[in-house]
Parts: sequence; structure tokens; C-alpha cells
Amino acid sequence: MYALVDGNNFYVSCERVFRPALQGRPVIVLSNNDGCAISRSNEAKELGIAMGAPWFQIQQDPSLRDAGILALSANFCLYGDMSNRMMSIAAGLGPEQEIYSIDESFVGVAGVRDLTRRARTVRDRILQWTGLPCGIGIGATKTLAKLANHVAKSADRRPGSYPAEFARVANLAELPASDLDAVLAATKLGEVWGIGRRIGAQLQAEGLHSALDVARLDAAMVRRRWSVVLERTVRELQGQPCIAFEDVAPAKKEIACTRSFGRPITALHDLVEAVSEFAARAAEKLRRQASNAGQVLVFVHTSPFRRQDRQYSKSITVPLRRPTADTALLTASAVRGLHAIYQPGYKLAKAGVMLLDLQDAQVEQGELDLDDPGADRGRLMAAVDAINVRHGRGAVKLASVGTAGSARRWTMRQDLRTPDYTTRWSDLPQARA
DNA sequence: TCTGGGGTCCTAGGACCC
DNA sequence: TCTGGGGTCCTAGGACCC
Repeated sequence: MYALVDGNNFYVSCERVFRPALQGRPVIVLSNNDGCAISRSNEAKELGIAMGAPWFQIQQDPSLRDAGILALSANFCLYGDMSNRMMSIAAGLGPEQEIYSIDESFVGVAGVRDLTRRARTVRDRILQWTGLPCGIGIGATKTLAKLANHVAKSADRRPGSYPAEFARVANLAELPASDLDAVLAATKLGEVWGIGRRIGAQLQAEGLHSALDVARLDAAMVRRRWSVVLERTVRELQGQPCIAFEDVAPAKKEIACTRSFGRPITALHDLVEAVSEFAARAAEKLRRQASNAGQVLVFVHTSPFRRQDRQYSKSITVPLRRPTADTALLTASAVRGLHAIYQPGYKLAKAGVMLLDLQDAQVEQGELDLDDPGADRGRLMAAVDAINVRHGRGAVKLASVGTAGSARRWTMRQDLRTPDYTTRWSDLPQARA
């Protein structure tokens, strides 16, 4: 049995903790480059602002302007720190926890007594201790817990959509079968975890509309006609656990750092800076999980939205002589790849570096090293990481990422950013009497 | 003018092997 | 007239998630 603890409108809620004046107003948080809406307050949702709606279009809409829509640049340092606080409280709900995303965690609750009341306590505690509102859904499988969470939030936001007792905390696990069916029947199949736009449309075309319709499908038939993935979803809806609980996060199999530029970029030297920066960031993540990369992929492309421009999109995978987590080696390979795919004359909108073929750094092929006898780059990298943790990102870096004198024209726009209230001494909020 | 970033898994088809 | 069977590995693309 599982509980899913999920923050409401998470990024917006994080911002509201430190700016209470935003309560009750239509607020959105924007993606990098202030591109599109990635988190919306309930008020913003009511105004019809879609997930992923471009900010420049929202700004052009007079009715949204009149409604006083307020946008903020994403502040991921803040959200990550607030997430840690929420997660550590949510962990108190049961013996094991899987942190599924920045705002969601599954908690194994088998054997927990007085579960519904306890979940309400944890929900209130998260709100009181962090200021973040959340919903908790409980079900026999992860898919049912997800669905229960949807029920908890809907019953809270739109009275009448589900029975009021489910508001904020919905425990579907202790429901009689007929009551569970009624909840599934009231839930559109598109709300089910694992059913996206494409599969959802195919199921609708078959005359299926609710989660209950999907739960009643024959699992073997679903496997034949669709896939084992959808089969698992069907079985999970039927109460049979098929999706493993992962209380220790498995190591990533690939690590990426990709960014849209703040403005179109054409010059190679700007791209070298950007790609060097992305490679360094990716390498930091790589070392954090104690892996080495066997290959580096680098890509660039123009903006697919600018139909009037000549389009260009190219990537290349550069194999490394041996797996490494050394920023200098990874950066050199990424930049070599960049030179190979660069074509002048295009207005490039985005570039990225991906580290592939990741393997445990402990498992290294023994080798007679004639090139580089005695060099211990691992210790060098550890020292660089330690300095950057202590003195801030980029305190020690390769010169190719751009020095004080370079323009760094490619960096992203963030015009509406709030302070790092919880992770930077100089940004600490001040309380006034 | 202005449209995010970072992942995972599965499947089909081709290349290749004996 | 008549042209096997079984298997692995890799890649690209699709679909999904937040």
C-alpha cells in the first residue's frame, strides 16, 4: 500500500511562502529564458492559462493582463531546498520513501495504523512547518495512489467533483470495492498515470472514457494490442502492483545539460563557451553519482518556431578513449564534437551536452597508462568540486567557459527572478514587526 | 522580438552471428 | 520445383513522466 504526497502548484507555492501577498492572485512561474508557464496557481488555471503556454502570448492577452496575472522566473535553488524540507516531513508517514520528483514522493505505508488520520497530520505538518500545501493520496498500487492524489486535490479545489471527505487526503485503499469503482468511474482516463495524449486518444476511440473503463479491460488483450507498458497500468488499476517501489534512487544512465540561449547565437566562440559550461555542469552531476561517462554527445539547433529562418539541427557522439569524469577531458571532447557539427550562418537557439554510456567509477578497466603516468585527476576533480561547493558555482572553472572579460552572450534571460531566500546568506528574508 | 529541461522504458527493424 | 532457424546487439523513434 502506498501514499503519494504531492505539493500543490509546487513552484508557485514555494514563491508564495516568502511573498504572502501572492496568495489569492493568479501567479505563474516561467521556464528558463522566461519562456513558458511551468507552474500555475489555481487562480491562473481558472483563467485558462495552459501548462507550457508561452509567456509572450500570455502578455499579449488583454483579459489576462486585466486579471493581474503575475509571472516569476524559475528559481530552482529555492524549489530544491523547499523540496528537501517537504520530503523529510513526508518521510514520517511510513517506513520507506521514494522521491519521485521535486514535488512528489511515494511513501510505503504497509502496516501503518490509523492511516488516514496520520496522513492528515502529516499534511498539516508540512503546511505548518514549510508553508507548502500538498495533497496525499493512498492506494493499493502506485497508480492508484496517484489517482487518489488527483482525487484529493480535485475534491479540495472543486467541491462536488468527488465526495468532500476526500479533500486534501484521499484514502482509496480502505474503500469497499463498489465505492472505489464509483471513484474510478468519476475519473477521466486521461488523468490516469501512464496514459498520455496518444494512448488516451486511442482508448477514447474505442469508446472508453473513465479510469473504470480502463480498469475493466482484459490485461492480456491490452498487451497484444498496445504494449506491456499499458498492460501494467491496467493491472495496477485493478490493484495488482506492477511498478516497483524504488527507495534508493538508481544511478542515472545518462546525464544532460542543455539550454536555450537568451538570444540567437551564430559565432563559434560563443558556442564553445556555452558547450564548455554545459559539459562542466554535466560532469559535476556525473561525479556526484560516482560514475564515469564513455561517450559525450553534443548538439546544436535553430529555433523550430522561427519558420522563416533556415533550420539546422545536428548532433554528434564522441567516444572517449576510456570512461572518465574529468571535466577537462569531457569538455575537450564536447568542444571537438562541436567543431565537427558547427556550420556558420545559422541563428542557433539551443545547444546541449549529454553524457552517455555511464558506468560505476569503481569498476574501471585496468590499463597500462603510458600517456599520463601518475596523474590523479580524480583527486583534482574532488578538490575543484569541494571549492565550488564552498565558494559558489564557478569559483574554479576552465577558462573555456568564458572569463570575466567575455560577453557570455548565450546566457539565459531571467528578468523576474526572486531571491534565493533559503540558500544564500545575503538573500535571507527579513521579518518586520 | 518572445516557445524549458531532464529523464525512462519499450518496440521494431537492421546487422550480424552460427 | 526447390532457398532454415534461432539468437543477440544496436539504434531510432515513440510514448510517457514531472
